[in-house]
Amino acid sequence: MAVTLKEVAERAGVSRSAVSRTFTDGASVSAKTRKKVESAAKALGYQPSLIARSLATNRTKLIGLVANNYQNPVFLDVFDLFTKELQNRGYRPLLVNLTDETNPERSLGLLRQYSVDGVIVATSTLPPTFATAFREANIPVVHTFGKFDTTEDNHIVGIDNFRCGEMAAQTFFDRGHRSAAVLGGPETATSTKDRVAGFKARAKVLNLPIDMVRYADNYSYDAGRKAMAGLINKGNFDAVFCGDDLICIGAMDAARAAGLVIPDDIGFLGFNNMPMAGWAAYDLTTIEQPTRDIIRSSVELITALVDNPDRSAEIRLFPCTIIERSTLKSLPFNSVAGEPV
Amino acid sequence: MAVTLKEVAERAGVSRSAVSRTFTDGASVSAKTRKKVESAAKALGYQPSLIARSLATNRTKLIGLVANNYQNPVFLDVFDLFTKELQNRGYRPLLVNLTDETNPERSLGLLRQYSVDGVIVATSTLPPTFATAFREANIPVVHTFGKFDTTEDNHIVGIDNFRCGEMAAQTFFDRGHRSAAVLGGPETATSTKDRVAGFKARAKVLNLPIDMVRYADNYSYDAGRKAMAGLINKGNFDAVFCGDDLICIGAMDAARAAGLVIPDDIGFLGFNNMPMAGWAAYDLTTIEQPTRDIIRSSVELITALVDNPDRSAEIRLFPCTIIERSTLKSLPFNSVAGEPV
DNA sequence: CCTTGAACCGCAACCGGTTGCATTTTTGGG
DNA sequence: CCCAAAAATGCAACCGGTTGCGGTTCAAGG
Repeated sequence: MAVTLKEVAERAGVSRSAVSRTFTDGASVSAKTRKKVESAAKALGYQPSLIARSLATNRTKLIGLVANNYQNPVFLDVFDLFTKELQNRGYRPLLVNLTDETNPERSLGLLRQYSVDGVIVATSTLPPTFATAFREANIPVVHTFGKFDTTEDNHIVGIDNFRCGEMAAQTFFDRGHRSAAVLGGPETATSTKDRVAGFKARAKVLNLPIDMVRYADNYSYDAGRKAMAGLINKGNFDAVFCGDDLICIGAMDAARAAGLVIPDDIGFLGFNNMPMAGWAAYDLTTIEQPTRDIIRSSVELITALVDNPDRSAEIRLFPCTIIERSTLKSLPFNSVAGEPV
Repeated sequence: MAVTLKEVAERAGVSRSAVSRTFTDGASVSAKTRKKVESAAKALGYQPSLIARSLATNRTKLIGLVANNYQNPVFLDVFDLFTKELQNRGYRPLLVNLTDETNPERSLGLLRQYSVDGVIVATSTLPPTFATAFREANIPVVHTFGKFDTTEDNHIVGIDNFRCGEMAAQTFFDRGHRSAAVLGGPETATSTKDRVAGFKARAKVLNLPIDMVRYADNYSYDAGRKAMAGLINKGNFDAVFCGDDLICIGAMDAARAAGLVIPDDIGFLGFNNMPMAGWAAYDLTTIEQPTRDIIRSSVELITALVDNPDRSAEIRLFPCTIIERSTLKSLPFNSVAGEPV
């Protein structure tokens, strides 16, 4: 059906090798035959088959992208950028949807069948086991949004969640909130654990009491709303640190439904700075992680690893920043951000 | 690196063909050799290479998924379901991100290189040219969310946008709104054109004046907000039909910022029924298209086409429904929905 | 014009599977 | 127990490329 090397070779009156070489750069072909081949190829509409090529070269130019959270709006950015960046570098993404799966075997199998050149595991809710499984199968892998863990030999690109938790506690304190609740994402996610740990650590230093720690079942409006409904009137706190903007927005609606005024009765701090956080009805103060930079860096790293699989495990951490909006009390004008008042 | 057929064959003491046959179903192998092969394969951790297989069978089990709107939340559902459904049927999705591209050549090239078995073009903002290009290259293709057009020979799965436009006008009328504006999605999208046309047609029948038609640049909150800001006080209308929930939510915020009360001063009707439409702060009445069914159907169709490429062009249309919330005036209790009062 | 080295080219083997065909083995009926 | 048909097996060619190697062509220098 499709035009092959052989047909082009015949039409151009050269050997198959010659055709192959004009299509692989760095190979030695004279200007004359190159021209002959190219015009023959054009005439026939020839395009080399990457499948066949990869059989010979052992390179598929395919990068596996495994994710398990297809419902979270931040993943729009993730998919958009991953595909674009890979495309720009001559790679193509092969998606694996791991929603509701817990063991690495299946995804490993799926991707090995296609001999992907590398894998990006993009999630904060999967254990390092996944990345490790790929590594042990000799497939280069980077764990994006993963827990950085100097005991595992995996490449990690993401943020310091512990640090973000600290930042949240400090921010509450600076803004004059005096007791806090945490409404984390799924309890098993490493990102949740680290943020909560960081929050607690800094809160202790600041003498900021933490009245409640709850976990939402997943990153969703409904989960946040429900969890918050269960928190109201159950404790004594004037600010909530949420695991995610969606959860936070749900929580805000629960608070409002209970007649609470934001931020005077209760403050909210989200995470991720999704577009919705900026919507007028919520105007959510939130912590932003530089998703786009993280992804660009991940793609850069995985492609580098494909060419040089033996690089030693690298951890790339990006800074998070507070996006000031209106769901926390405003800074007293004579205090300094970051310094206890 | 990876274990090959040959090694398994040697260890099992059989021919390569025997091994191949135990891994292709429907082939004739005795129970005895099958057992030998299977245990050898297990011992070595063998997995057939789909790349090599596809070279011989001319089937890659890869389906291209081309999309150009990675910023729209409905695409979370799209990606989630496409990947899952394909996975379940033994196919794998190869993504192409067409954001900012307008001609089909590049995506065709990208996917032909990998000899995908079929392609799903999932967008309402690309012309039929794309689907046609694939068809002419003899690659089975279904255009999901595409314009149904009986003059083109493409397979289409989606909705009747004209009908949806009519439904919107009828709904406005039924709810007692007496003059309307349209705030469509991108003007060039076929879906926009059809909905506007349907809306106008039905409005004419009902004698519902349409005071304004505007188009947002893209499906986003900001675009909706800006467009709406430009509409306020410029005309005389008491309800707005938006091209998308995001646009609509942006428009609502613009209206509220101008001091208008929803739905008494102005009503809003969205499109898509995204999760955010249900958020308490917006509680948006909207038209839902059965995205999940559309996608399931698309996957089913494309896989059927792979096995039988000569099926004649099929158009599969799904019904849309109004999701009642609170952004339109409520139905007078003695009138009947769908019937002019 | 001859020599020499570099650039170019084609042959043939190979990547890891599949499959038609001929051959061998098995099965079952008489 | 024999024989024919059916089932299982192996051989070898093929899918569409790449690439090491040896031979040929070419340009430059003597």
